[in-house]
Amino acid sequence: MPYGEVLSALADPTRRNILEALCAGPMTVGELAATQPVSRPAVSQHLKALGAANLVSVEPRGNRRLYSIRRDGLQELRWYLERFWSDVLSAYGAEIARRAKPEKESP
Amino acid sequence: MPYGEVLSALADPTRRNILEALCAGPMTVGELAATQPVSRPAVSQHLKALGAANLVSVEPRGNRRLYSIRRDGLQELRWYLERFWSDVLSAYGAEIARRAKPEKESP
DNA sequence: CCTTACCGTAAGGCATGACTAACGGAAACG
DNA sequence: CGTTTCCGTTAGTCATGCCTTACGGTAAGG
Repeated sequence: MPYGEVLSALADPTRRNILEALCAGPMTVGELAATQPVSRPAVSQHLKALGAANLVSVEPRGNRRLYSIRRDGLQELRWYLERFWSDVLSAYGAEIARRAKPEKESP
Repeated sequence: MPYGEVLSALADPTRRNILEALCAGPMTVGELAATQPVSRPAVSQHLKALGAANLVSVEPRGNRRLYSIRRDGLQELRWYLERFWSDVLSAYGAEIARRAKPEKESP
C-alpha cells in the first residue's frame, strides 16, 4: 500500500509547503530551506520522507543536489482516492435502496 | 485548510480501515470496534478525528450511535489534490520550456 | 428501581515524529 | 593543499499520537 506513505508524507504541513515550493521548479536544499521556517537539516529529513513516498526525486549537480517533484506518489494517492470515492458512492446507493424497501428485511 | 485535517485523519491505517468498513453501511461503535484489532475507546477516538475531518457523521439511535461516511472530507481532499496535480503538470511544462531554450537566460 | 448494554471522556504509558545543534564527507575555489 | 560551500547523518530533546484501563452517564429491560 504505497499510498500509506504518501498520506503520511502529505500529513505534515512543512512537507506540503516544500512540495508546493517545488512547483516553481527544481531547487537545491539551501534554496528550499530559505523558503521554510525550519532549519536546513529539517528540510533534508523531510525530503527523505518525500522521496520514500515517490513525491520528489534527486539529481546530484556537482556540489549540490537538485530536488524535483515526482508525479508517481501523487498519482498513486489519486488512484486510491478515486477508488475510495466510487466505493463511497456505491455504498450510498446501496444504503438508499436499503432504506427504500425494508419489506425484505422483516417479512 | 480543511484538507490538512483530512490528510492527518487518513494518514492512520486504523482510521482508513474504519472508513473502509463504513463503506458497507452505517455501523455502531461496537460493531466497528469488532472489525478492528484495537479497543472500543480507541475506535471512539478515531471516530472523533474522522468527524473533525468531515469524513463521518453521527446519528444517535436511542442507546447507540450510528456512524456513517460523509463525502465532504474526501471531496475536499480530492479538490486539493486535483489543483495540486495541475500545478505539478504546469510546472513540468514550464520546466521543459526552460530546458528547451536557455538562450534567454544567458545572452 | 436495579441491572445491563452502549458509549464518550480522562489519565497514564509508550512509541513515534519533528526539530536543533554538532559532526563529517565531498565538491568547488583560491 | 587549505578553505569554503553545500549537504546528509547523528544524538538528543521536546512535543504529539495511539492505545489501554478505568470511570461516569444515558437509554433499554426486567
